Amino acid sequence: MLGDRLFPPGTHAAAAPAPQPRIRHRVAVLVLPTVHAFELAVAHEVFGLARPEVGVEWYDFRVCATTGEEIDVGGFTIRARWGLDGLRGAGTVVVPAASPLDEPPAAALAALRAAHADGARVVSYCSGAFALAAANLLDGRPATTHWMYTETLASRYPSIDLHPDVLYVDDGDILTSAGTSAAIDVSLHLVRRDYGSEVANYIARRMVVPPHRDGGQAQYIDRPIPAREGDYELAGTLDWIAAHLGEPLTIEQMAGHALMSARTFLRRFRDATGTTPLRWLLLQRIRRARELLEATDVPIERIAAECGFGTAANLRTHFQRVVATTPTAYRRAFRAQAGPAPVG
DNA sequence: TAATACTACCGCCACA
DNA sequence: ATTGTGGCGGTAGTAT
Repeated sequence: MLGDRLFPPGTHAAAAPAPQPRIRHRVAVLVLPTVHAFELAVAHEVFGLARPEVGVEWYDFRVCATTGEEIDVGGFTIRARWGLDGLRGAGTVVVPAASPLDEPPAAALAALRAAHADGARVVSYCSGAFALAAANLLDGRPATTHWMYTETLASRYPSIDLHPDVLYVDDGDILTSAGTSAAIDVSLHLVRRDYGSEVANYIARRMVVPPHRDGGQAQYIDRPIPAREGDYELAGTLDWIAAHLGEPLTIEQMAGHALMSARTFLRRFRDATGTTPLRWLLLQRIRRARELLEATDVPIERIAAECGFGTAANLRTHFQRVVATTPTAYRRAFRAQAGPAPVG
């Protein structure tokens, strides 16, 4: 079931330090005839570029199409090096956006189903969700897509549990994402699942993507920072909060820093981030805890204190709820997968 | 595990 | 008239 995944799906992260075959994790992109160039490029940027400086064995990246012919993407053409057989052995199959009007070729849908049955996790960007739905991979599953397409997708495939308001949905072996930038977010989310926060943050920095954008919840990631004006007003305060995670923070203090009343701060915070201060703060603290668990041998007790949880019991409660495992199991599973932490 | 005390959140509304 | 603010109080959530 795990195939050659380097890291098991989110909710099962605690289980299965199963013996891993030493195959490079293969990411195959399924290029449909009406593929959108940008999303295809996102997959290439995150998974396809050589990253020797990261110091881990990077992905084996393949671009696979139903045809060996040139595909016109508007002003220029692409030709995939692989056919559908390139999906074989993939740990991850990415389906970038394509026109939702065209039914994908039957062969492509069959290849998608086969890959999934073979244990690959399947990821869609934007309208790529239509291909997953057409392959019956989304039946009864939580999923999302670009907001322009949610109604169409819902009416065409009523059994999908659609979540229009999230950046992306991680349902373990099926991941779907919303608009263009969410494709980047879900991709970095996968990198973190595979290689840990440090590597994912590094890639994000290289791509100059804001670091706030991955939430870190096991199942649903609400939009942490949408691109809306007004972001900048709170940005300074968000940074300040992130820099003081270890201290107990109240709404009054945060509002004070933002020079607002608590009531207004609450409202503005929700407008800007789509969530509440405490929830956001909690996710930042969990994120910091994960980094420390992955990269250091600092005892749980001290991680709890440094991340603002106070006691280890408190950290465990929240960690369990958000990451769906215990801190110790997380550290153990991560070390088993990733080997000793890099120095620095 | 239960009880307690505290805080966050948000609808409502008066007011700028 | 429209829009944003912030105090109040009930409920839900969190900490010990």
